[in-house]
Amino acid sequence: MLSESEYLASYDASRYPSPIVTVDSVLFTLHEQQLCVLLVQRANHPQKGWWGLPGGFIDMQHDASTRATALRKLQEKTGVVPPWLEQLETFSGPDRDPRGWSLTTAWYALIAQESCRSYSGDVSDAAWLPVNTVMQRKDIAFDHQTIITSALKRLRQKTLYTLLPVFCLPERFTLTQLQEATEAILGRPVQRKSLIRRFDSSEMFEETGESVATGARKAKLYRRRKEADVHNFTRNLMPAD
Amino acid sequence: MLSESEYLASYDASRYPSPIVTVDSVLFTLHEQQLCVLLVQRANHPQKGWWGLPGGFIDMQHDASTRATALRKLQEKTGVVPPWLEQLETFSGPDRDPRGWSLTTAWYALIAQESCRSYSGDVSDAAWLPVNTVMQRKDIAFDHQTIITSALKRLRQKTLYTLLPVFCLPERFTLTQLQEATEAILGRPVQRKSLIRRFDSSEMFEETGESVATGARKAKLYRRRKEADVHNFTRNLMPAD
DNA sequence: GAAATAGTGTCTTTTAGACAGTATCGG
DNA sequence: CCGATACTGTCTAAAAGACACTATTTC
Repeated sequence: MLSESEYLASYDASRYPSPIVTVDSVLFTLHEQQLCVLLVQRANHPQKGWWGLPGGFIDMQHDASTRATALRKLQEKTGVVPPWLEQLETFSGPDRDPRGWSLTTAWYALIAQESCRSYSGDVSDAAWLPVNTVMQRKDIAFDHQTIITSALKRLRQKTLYTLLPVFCLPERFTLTQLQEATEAILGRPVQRKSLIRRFDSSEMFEETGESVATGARKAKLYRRRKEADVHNFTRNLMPAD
Repeated sequence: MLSESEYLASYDASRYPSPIVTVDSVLFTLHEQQLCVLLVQRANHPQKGWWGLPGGFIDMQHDASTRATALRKLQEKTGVVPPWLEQLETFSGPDRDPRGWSLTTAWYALIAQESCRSYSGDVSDAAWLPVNTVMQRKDIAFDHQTIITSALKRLRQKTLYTLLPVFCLPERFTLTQLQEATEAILGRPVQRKSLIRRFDSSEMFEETGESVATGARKAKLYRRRKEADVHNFTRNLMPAD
């Protein structure tokens, strides 16, 4: 009869067959009112040359969790850490990767286009593709189209009861920018008044004191309060579709 | 330069180190108005003798996904498939399992106590423990307490905008049973009227035509309509806490 | 002052909360 | 008919939708 410590001393994980484990992220941003996703042209087999989500294998020496893996991979591609990163879902099965039974823990993230513009320029293998064009393409690796669809669905759902779109905006932003981000994500107009009511009651933001001119009356600039958590509203915007 | 097929022919997943991958499920049921979780006394190392969630390794020969693994393991313990099973979250890290860097895709499920009573009796290593007592215990394996807490949070949140508690009820049930299930999950009373309004508007249910006496006026029995999807309401029950 | 964008006021609509009232059953 | 449980009616409250209105800016 082995003791726990004897058992652990003799345990060798590599003796057991294991699925191929990866971590992938769907990083969203806004590019001229268009919701875009970061995709990377695959440098290696399998599906070399096709577009895939930024991600890869867990570095068990350095990653404290799959969140760390996701952040590391995103930082490699964009140079910065996104202000919002949330676990999406784990996709698995024998056929989603030609190498065999595989499993990927997918995350989704939001970032301001400005935060990573400089960096993403010099990595020629990465590109921001508009979400709606991604769905038509035939050169998306593995089941990444499914993952993107799932991420978009989650982002849209969550946009109905949070102010998540702010994470697509620069540090200082106007209400109009928030409205535009929300509309780009949902794909339909929202009532500005409703947005403002939520904005005020969320207590997530503060005025910077500055304002910017965008052609006519100046708009106030706001920023996220550092301590503030994301507020969950108890009803959805626009229940009817 | 390898072609894709040459690459795949020479690829051997077992050469690469991989985390320990498991699938675990939090199966909820109601036992005399109490929300309970199925736990299994661990027969093997590590943490032999401690209580853990029903789960285990993926059988890559037979499981088409981690959902299949979860269902297989639940069926082993209860003899039936739960009417609700949804992916919760994937937990990972170097320290959650003493054998090394590990990852578990956690699911949560709901079932009627009646559906598995006969079976769970003969497996002496499995037990239904009331959720609130589980939190106090010191003999819960790995991070399973964290997983249960997360599942409970999700179940409660979802109970605010769906009628998920019906999946804890037998095939035919009364509105009072639904109310009691909802209250057991949320841990506070709900307005029966609000529940009935949602029940009717969800179009998820149909009358069986029967009714049962529980001491006074007979209550109508309902059942889930087979085709009906779970309805998502656009506002939460009881926003204030 | 006209045009344009920013922001407010306020009425309507929807749906939950509260709770009184009615219905149906066993005794 | 009494008590108990099941169910309904209906008023109130909270927050979103709609949209007219005012404010500020540039020209």
